[in-house]
Amino acid sequence: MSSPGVSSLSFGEAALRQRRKDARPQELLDAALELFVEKGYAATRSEEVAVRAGVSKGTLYRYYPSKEELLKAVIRSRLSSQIRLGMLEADEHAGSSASELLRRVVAPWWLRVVEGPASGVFKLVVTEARSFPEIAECYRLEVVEPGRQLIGGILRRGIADGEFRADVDVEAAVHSLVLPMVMLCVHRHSLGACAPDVALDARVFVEQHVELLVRGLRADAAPRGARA
Amino acid sequence: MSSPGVSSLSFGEAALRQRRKDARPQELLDAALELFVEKGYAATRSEEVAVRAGVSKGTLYRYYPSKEELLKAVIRSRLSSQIRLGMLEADEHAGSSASELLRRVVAPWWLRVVEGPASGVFKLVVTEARSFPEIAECYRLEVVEPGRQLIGGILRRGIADGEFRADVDVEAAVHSLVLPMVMLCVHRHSLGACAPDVALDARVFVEQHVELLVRGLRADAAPRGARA
Amino acid sequence: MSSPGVSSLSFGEAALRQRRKDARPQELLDAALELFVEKGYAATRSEEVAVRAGVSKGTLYRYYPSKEELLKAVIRSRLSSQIRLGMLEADEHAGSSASELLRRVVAPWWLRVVEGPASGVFKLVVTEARSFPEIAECYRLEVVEPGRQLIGGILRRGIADGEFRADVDVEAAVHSLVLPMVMLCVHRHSLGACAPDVALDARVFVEQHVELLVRGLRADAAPRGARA
Amino acid sequence: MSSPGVSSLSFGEAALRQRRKDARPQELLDAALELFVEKGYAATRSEEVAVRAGVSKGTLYRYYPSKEELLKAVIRSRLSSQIRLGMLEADEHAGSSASELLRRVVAPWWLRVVEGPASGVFKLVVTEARSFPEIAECYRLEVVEPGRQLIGGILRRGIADGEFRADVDVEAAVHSLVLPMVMLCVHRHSLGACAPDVALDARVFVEQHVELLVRGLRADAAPRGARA
DNA sequence: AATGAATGAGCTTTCATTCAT
DNA sequence: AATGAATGAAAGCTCATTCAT
Repeated sequence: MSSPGVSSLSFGEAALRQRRKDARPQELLDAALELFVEKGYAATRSEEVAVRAGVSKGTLYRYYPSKEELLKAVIRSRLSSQIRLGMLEADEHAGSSASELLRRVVAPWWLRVVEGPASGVFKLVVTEARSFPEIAECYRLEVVEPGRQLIGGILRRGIADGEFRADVDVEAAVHSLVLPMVMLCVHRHSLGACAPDVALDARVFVEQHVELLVRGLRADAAPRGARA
Repeated sequence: MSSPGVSSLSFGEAALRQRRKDARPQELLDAALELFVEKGYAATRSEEVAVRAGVSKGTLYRYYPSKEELLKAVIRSRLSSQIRLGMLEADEHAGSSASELLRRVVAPWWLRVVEGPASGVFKLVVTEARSFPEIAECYRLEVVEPGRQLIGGILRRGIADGEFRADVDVEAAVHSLVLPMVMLCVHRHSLGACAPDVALDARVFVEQHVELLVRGLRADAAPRGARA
Repeated sequence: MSSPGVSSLSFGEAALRQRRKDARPQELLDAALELFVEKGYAATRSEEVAVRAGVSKGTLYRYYPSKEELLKAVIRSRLSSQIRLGMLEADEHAGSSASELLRRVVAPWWLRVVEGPASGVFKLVVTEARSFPEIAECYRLEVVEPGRQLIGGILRRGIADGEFRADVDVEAAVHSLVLPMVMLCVHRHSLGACAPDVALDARVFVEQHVELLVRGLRADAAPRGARA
Repeated sequence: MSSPGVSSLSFGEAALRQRRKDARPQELLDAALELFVEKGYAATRSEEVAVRAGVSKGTLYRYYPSKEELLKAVIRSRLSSQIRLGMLEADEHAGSSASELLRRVVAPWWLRVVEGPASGVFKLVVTEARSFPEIAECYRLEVVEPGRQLIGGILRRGIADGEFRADVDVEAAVHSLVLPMVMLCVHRHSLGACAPDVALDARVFVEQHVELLVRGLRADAAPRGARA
């Protein structure tokens, strides 16, 4: 079988095996993300991850030295990519008004995140950050800060342009925009997964939420307390 | 010590002991809530809960028959109370306009929840609901549905009164209001607990968020897309 | 209630209480015997014993210093009495032939034991002797040896009188008589308690068994191997 | 060690390991039988079983999912085999007289059982049947019923042939034959194991017991009560 | 004297990790 | 490189025993 000089696999099979082998780390990460999000990190057995990725327990340990390292790898691998994409898109629309940026760029980006596989990462970060400070730090660096910069920048430009009211607390407004989206991601993988939420359509919500905030921020809105 | 007619404990000591015994269940629930929120249910050892409540492992099991039942008791005991309070307050202000109700009742109620001990329950529900369907069901019944009714009712009245725009999707708007508050609760006990968020003041956020939404919902706001 | 000089109990109540108190040790032993026989010593919780005896856990320990001592007391208290009774009865029929003694004294005595509460002790001894050498020793001294003496003596007298064959191994014959009776006791509290044995009537069995043995032992029986 | 072409284990070592792995389940059953018989099921720690089988605690659970399943497996694995063997032997001597069958087949079979490792199973069944109804049922099906059929059949044929008295209660006579043998098995692992019974030789007992019963059953024996 | 809350040693079982094959 | 048997630390839970009331 392993006698020298004789390959037991045809060229095609060897290539396939090679391809599979190259894909292993990502397959393991995908399996781990699914399971960690579904059941929580502590309640997921490493063998389950291996089985879902189609390999054996031992093989998992060839790629990741421990369950904890696997978790960190899962988080890291998903965080960076998505964000940078959002930044690029925003740059492309640099000429638009702040309102338009929020409606045309930020809202669609969030909709894609909420409905895509990355949403699980938010739940995972929320549930495990406190036990693994490295995760919190990574998330802060890769997601929170860039996100603040981006959205905060848009809002500040809107204020500077006279489009938005000047008395707005920018930091708080950023959270008004972002927190519900994050919560939507988290929700999709906790309560939303138990009793599939009949009503809420993510597209409708995301669009209306941005719209409501834009209106609320607009300088031409009725002044605070008027007529109420 | 055991001479006839002489109690071996002063009256005060006996009373203290009795008080402590009566308080046990609640002390255990408090300790459990703290730890489950901090470290997650699966990663918390039952002995830790006992120790934090100042008793031994065995005593915990005198009051709750298993770790899982303890978890459910933690959730149940905290959910009902807070919500009913909110409903009552809303009833008291039944004559106010929708905007005023949101600003004067809903916002302060959420602020109290976010800054109080109940906020941990939201994180706990989010993290464990998927593994314990009973928790999800309980939360749905005790929190989600009443909340929807309450806030949804306020919004619908605002629309009926001509105070809010008629083209608003009420369900989505309820989420616009509620999700960030819930996320704030969750956040406080995940990332917020790791790196104490320098900037965000909960009071400022809650008040401004409600204000932005009220403005966005107002019928006298600039029409969608205007001037943008 | 406990004010000096005033008894809180009428004379009758005090007497009742006294009677109950005196009966406690026996009630505890009875409860323990039942439960140890039913579930085994190791699988019986001491609280179960207390509850079945109508007292609390703490009270049990006032009468017996440990579960093990309770077990030993259970065994000891039941062993001595029954045996001595058998010896006495045998003495009363000292004039009878060996066959008659076996039929008129030994068989009825065993029948009473098998059908009475003492049968449980045999199961208990069998199941626990190996873990508690003191029990084995006690049983040996109080039951095995006296029994051997008694039955062995009867058989030897039968042989000496020419009533029984001379080539009988007396020790083995004693066991032929006794072992099935003991097994009957044991059986009653193990398999017999699970699926109530439809068929076997203890009276019929005991009488026929003794009869078969007596016939087999008789000197006038056909010689070994004859005609077979 | 891992240089190409060099196995880190000699062929013999690999084979040994394989053999050991295949033998594990049986080794565990053997260890469990010994210990459960010695100390009782409840008083035996699963780790003890593992250690006696030469493996670790965890390994035991790879082969049997719980202590209770281990117990059932112990019982099941030992019961079936022995019985069927006896049936076969009996069939081979189908032409012999009932007396001869009892002397030549039944007695030797029991002697082998009493002196062999199967005897422990009887004690185990007796001690644990009541707590584990499945064991009782299994024993009934695999041992009691076939045994009754076999011995009962022999006795009935003896009666039909005029070899045995017609007024015998067959069911009771079966028990006269079988119960002492079972009790011998039980005894060997309870009292017999504490104080090695000086006197009783199993061979002598089994042979004489069958002989006494055969004589007692014989139609040519002195009639009941004669001369006594 | 009787109670039952409290304790903690000890048991069953699980699972991350290792390592011989 | 891949496997999965083996390990043993650790966790949930029980229960004999103690002791304040």
